Amino acid sequence: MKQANTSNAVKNTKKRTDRKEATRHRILMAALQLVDEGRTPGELGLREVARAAGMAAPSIYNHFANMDELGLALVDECLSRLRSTARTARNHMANADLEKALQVLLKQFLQGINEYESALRLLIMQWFNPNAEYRRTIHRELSIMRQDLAENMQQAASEKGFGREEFAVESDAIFSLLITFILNAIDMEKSKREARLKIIEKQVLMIVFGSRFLNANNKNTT
Amino acid sequence: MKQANTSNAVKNTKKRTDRKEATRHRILMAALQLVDEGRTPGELGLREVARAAGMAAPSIYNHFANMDELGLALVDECLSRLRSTARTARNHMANADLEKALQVLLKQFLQGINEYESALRLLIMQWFNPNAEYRRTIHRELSIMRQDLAENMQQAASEKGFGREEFAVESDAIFSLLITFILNAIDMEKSKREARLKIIEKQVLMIVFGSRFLNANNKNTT
DNA sequence: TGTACATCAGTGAACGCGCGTTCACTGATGTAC
DNA sequence: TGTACATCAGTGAACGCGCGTTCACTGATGTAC
Repeated sequence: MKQANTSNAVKNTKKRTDRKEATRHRILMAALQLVDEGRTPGELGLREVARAAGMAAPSIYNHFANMDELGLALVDECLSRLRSTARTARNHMANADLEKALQVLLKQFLQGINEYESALRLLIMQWFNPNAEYRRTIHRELSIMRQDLAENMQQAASEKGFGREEFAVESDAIFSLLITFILNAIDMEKSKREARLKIIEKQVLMIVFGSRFLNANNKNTT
Repeated sequence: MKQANTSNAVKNTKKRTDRKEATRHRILMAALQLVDEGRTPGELGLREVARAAGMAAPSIYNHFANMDELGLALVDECLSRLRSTARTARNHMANADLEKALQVLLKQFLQGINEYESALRLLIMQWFNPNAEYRRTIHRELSIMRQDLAENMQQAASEKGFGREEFAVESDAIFSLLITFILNAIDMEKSKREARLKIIEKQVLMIVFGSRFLNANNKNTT
């Protein structure tokens, strides 16, 4: 029965580590909840998080070596949420005519912002955390998202029969517009956001047409 | 001799308030110096600033009601520095052909960033300070700068014989590019900044040409 | 001008507070035989 | 299966620390007459 014993042992061990993992998750969720209720990431204290998670303060140390590790885990959590929604959104691209597609895309973008507002608030406020590790993590992720956007545009364009042009610069500009939109949106009533989005829409079009114009000109001169 | 006495009194009083003002300024300079040396605005403690300014900690309270007031005064100081350089830079606009003018302008922009790096670091890190007062102040100033840029472009364009088009949307887009450039530049070696600036240059051109294209199209359809 | 008084920038010592973290301990859960 | 032992998530109490701020006081500077 050694076999059975071992499998039992494995199963039981899994139960314990599972519970531990669940508790860790509960801590993170409690912290996010606090941010959602208006607390600032930098204001989150060990005890406050522990209380919100329904446990004694020192218990946190069974899951995170120190507060910075908790903070970084929170950032990771937020980033992965955004990542997953960004991934699903990309599939809706590349239909209909440009302006219509853009409208739909930006609308989804705004929905995403409204839905993940607290995650975004957290990321923005940690973007320039004194601890450089935060900055690096967020910076890295931003680069990835930037690149993703470029690839998506590249792909969408090639499906429509456009050539192998450089989309990096163009999509990078659009990305900048989206970033500043988010920065501005954070302290903005939701109704104002829609109006602001209309402006972004025009600006994206400017970039798209301007990019075509420049590319065409370059071809002529070379 | 009442006359003389009074004028003396005024003169002497002025001396005292002058010294006070000077001390206040010394405190702010000491704090900025610390930021320049790599400290984070949020890390600046009362005692640390006092020590750097060469005075006892409680003396600070003769000049600022509390730490937030000091922090906000620092933000104001940084903002007014940027404002004044932005004002002088604007006079150099509106010469030569577009692309040349843009190159010169962006070069100045980069110089400004390198020169006022610590002020920018401070402002960025306070942009999303938990205390909303900081956010409001910086937001307000950003709006003013945005509008300034729009007016400058408007003026430059009208001098070149362009019409009364809407420059708000276009300049707003350019402003967004500049903002994200600054955000990215903060954690970037100076050599990389120049390369990045080249990209911004192209992107600004995209916006300019794209804007012309859209405006022309609108005229045709209306 | 000289004197008596008021102002007030600056100080040293002390305050309470909440922070992150450590520690010895508990008790339920898992492991070995 | 039962028993003896090991692990380890969770706890209550306590730690030192540095923070912003208060307070009574000093002494130079300014004011009034």
